[in-house]
Amino acid sequence: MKVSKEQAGQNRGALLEAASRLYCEYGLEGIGVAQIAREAGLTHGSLYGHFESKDHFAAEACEHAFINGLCKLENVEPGDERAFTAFLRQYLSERHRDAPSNGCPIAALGAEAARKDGPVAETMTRGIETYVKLFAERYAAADPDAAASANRDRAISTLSMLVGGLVLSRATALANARLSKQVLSAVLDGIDKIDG
Amino acid sequence: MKVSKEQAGQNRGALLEAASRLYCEYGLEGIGVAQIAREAGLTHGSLYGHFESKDHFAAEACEHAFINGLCKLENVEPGDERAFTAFLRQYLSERHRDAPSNGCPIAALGAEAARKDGPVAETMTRGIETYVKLFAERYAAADPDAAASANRDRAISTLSMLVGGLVLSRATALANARLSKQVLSAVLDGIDKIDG
DNA sequence: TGTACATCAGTGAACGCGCGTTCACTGATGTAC
DNA sequence: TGTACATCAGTGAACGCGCGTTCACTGATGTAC
Repeated sequence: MKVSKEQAGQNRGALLEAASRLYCEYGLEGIGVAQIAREAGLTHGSLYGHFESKDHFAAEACEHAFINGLCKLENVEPGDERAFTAFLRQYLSERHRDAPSNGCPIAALGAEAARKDGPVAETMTRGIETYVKLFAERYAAADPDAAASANRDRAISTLSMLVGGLVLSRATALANARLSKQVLSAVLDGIDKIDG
Repeated sequence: MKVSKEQAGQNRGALLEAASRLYCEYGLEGIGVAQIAREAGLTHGSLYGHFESKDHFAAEACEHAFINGLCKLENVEPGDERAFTAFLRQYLSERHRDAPSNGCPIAALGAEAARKDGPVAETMTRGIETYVKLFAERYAAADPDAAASANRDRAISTLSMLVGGLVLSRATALANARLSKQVLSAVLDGIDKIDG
């Protein structure tokens, strides 16, 4: 049955919300549209009224995950060392490692997105660009004399360590808990060293 | 029909060979056992004579991918700076980025393996441990006075940057070729900075 | 404000398809005599 | 060395299942009068 425009908008949002969580937790190929719709309190048929295809839906869900993840970071004023450090600690925490559903979509879905060539890959690329830019701005504010390209390179190195570290920590969490924790702390120290 | 024991062994090897390539290229959930068996010149039924289940098969395929990938690295004598640098350059090359099927299984499958809890996760963990140890040994040989824990931490940081950098570079390759290349060079520079 | 009705968001059965896995069968291998 | 036959690696049809997608239908919304 038809629902109000407001309700329809909320339903659309609920679909994206559920999808961004479930995709980050189970992977783009690890969960189906029917289960996502059920989680959002709808049936799978309704999904195709809001989105063109699973791929377009997944791309928007991915964007949703980026926006959620960046909420934490966007509040970080460029040059606010304390808040930036807090973000790094949060990123490399056991909490983030154990809750991919609310976490960074690059670490959760980056490798899978790299195998796609549609809207998901584009959204992932834009998300990565955003992170790099935010990091570089922060470096620029901390050291106004540094070259822009050097800041960008540092931003890329830092983001690579964060993403790689989280992937390694998650991959080893079950079979070698000690190594998994060590990855988190070693990478945090490693970034401190680059960032001075 | 029955085949000779030697032929059966070769068939088993061909299955693992095909699987390690196809899994790294398409992901653990992106390719089916039937296609893998076909690529190896067999039918899917024969697979269950050699392996207990898809998960056990995937784990052995993953191990195969590690062994292949490590061939390049194991020849690196601890302390041989030139060979180690060559390995880093190879890891962060466009060639490696564009050919995941013959490449590092951590970058290709790490995030997916982190969602599993069976033999695949265990094999991935052991592979990561091996990389960390090899890197740490190399640091120990280069600077005999350095503390073992510091070497291990550096090894973890370096591996995180490699894996994260490759994931970022692959994820951005299609939609932003310039950024994708920049990731490779920035991470290579970043590692040079840590490694002094 | 009240009524009649067109609109359209959501439903759920149905589609073809590929998945992992099983198993009766085939026929070459390799052993026993 | 030659023959008879048990073994067993590989085959391919069949299984139930979940996937993404479609579409005739439902019935509340919201508009026109």
